Amino acid sequence: MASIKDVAQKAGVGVGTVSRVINGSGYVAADTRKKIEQAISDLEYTPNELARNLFRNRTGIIGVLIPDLDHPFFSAFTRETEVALYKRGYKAMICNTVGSSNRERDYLNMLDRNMVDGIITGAHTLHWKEYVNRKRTIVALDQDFGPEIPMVGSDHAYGGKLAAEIMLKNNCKRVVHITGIAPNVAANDRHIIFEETLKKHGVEVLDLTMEWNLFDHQSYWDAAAEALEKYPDADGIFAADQPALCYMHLALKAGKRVPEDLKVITYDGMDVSRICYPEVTAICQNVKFLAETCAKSVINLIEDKEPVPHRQILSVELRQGQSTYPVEINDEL
Amino acid sequence: MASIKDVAQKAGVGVGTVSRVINGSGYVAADTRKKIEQAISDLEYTPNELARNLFRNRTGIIGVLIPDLDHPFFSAFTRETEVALYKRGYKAMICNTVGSSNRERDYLNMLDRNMVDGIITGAHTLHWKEYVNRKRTIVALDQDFGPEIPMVGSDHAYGGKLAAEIMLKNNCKRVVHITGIAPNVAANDRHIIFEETLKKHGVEVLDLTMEWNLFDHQSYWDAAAEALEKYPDADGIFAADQPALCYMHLALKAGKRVPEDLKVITYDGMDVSRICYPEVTAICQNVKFLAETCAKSVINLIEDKEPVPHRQILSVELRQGQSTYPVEINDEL
DNA sequence: CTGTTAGCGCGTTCAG
DNA sequence: CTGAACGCGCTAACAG
Repeated sequence: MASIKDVAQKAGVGVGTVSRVINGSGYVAADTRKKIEQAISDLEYTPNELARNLFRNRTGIIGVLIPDLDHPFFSAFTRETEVALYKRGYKAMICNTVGSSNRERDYLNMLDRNMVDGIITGAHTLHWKEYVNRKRTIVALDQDFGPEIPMVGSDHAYGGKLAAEIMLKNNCKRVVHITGIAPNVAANDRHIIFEETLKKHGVEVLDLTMEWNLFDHQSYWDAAAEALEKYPDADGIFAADQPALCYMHLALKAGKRVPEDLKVITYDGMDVSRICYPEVTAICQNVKFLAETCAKSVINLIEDKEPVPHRQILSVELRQGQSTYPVEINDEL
Repeated sequence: MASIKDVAQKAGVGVGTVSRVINGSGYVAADTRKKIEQAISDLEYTPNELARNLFRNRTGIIGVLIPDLDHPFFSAFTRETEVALYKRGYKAMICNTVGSSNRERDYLNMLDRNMVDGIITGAHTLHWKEYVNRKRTIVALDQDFGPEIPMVGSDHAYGGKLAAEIMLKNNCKRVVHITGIAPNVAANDRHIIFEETLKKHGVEVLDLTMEWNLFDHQSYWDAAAEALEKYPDADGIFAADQPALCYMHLALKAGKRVPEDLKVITYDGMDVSRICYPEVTAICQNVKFLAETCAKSVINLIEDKEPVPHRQILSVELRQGQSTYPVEINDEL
């Protein structure tokens, strides 16, 4: 491991001068530069980032905290986040909290230990208070951690309303609704509006709450099976991609026809919701835009360039598939 | 940001002593310790990891390079890798190479710049030669980069044989086979054996090669549509989860029945292959074991504890679904 | 048992 | 235009 000192020695100059050519800072005579560049390539010198980090007190790493990478929404989000960060010269360190508050806290602590310059968090096992009282370089996905911490999220309220409108126009009368997100998460808005709108129009909503923080596949199957057994005569289902698709799978297996006997609307609209047959109607979050907004925001916080709004809410989009009959949306409800 | 010096000053001792209590190294009198601990908590002191990193010349970070996080196999792999690394005190920095050799090279360079202590790579845009001539702290997933770099992979040859055996016992005569992995990847073994075995028994194999490095969803649909159009009378399909499921989707849409008219076997066997209806028969890789093996190996390389085998090949497992008729496997082909 | 000191490798003054 | 010297925060060796 050649160091800057070796380069200086080999080129017969001082370390300061070498530093200057590496960073392109300050003036340096053309032939001195030549000599140094030669020495650098001879020694295959690469600057030690660790020393730079110490000096600058920054690492260029952003921690990305999510409940579980093996979940289509979060893996897509993480992917897009990494791309967005990379474009701006940052790298992503990831943490699956997998429901463990210790892991979440552990990664959060890296902020204080200067291991990461900032954090984007979509995890929610910790109480929000643990997030405040820190350097303010945290951006929350879909969660309100109070006025200190900017949040980025989707317009879930509108998403819930859209889903309700389609159920209504498809003449559903008894609709299963699987919920199961952490208590203080913005995504809950969709549940509230969805139920409210349907009930207002005399539609029965059959609720099933999944334990939150369960992101493993089996729990989706369990929830779906329970719902199917509990409400065998339901004519509609609204849930996140995975529980909804599990439900559809079991319903098809039980001989129900989609959309004739059962209307299915899923939330998130990831790839998995297109690949199943029939393709389902979905309320889609704009994952890429969410990720870019998070990345941009946390970097603005770090570099203190542009101010970051406290709430940034992005639109959701309806994708009509074959699991409901096509309807015209006019937002008149 | 309080530093160790502040703590020493506040406690009225030298920095060395503070360092000793923080690291639990060497002797320190009980009451001196008390004073120091008090000062630490008063100042809310946390050691600056950057300085430690510089001293130790290590970061505790492992780079995880994969083609695309938004792919069920790789997101599951990355998830398990992060968990396995964390358990051993390491953190994961991720890189989607998204088919760009520049990005791959960029992250690879972090090894030289000491930003990461080691690398696990499942990416394959770079020529293998770029991987050699480096510190030997690289582990390759499913790729042979020569004798210098240990590899971890699945027994794809057996996987291909299993798939062929099922096709044969299901009396298939014309089987579509979608391939499309990078040239030097071990996963290709399955393709070779699959075709070989079928042809030996007089079954026609209808090949379709996808451009490798395409991990976006659309390319799966395109490949599936092309195959369906080109070989409308095929009675079997073998491909990775996603292209196979796209194919099944389109076939169902076109009125084919599964498994009556079409047998489907997918490779990888991720969650997505269970959620579609009917559940498909799949050759499953043991993602968790793969990840743990990679994590353990790269750490052994770094810490130079146990020797790391050059090739570690893990078993694949058959999961029979409803997309083929159940068969008894006896490995007699 | 404890304080002092010399690096770790680099970037930046600040005189020359 | 350039070299020497200092400091980033911490650890380990070494006297006391």
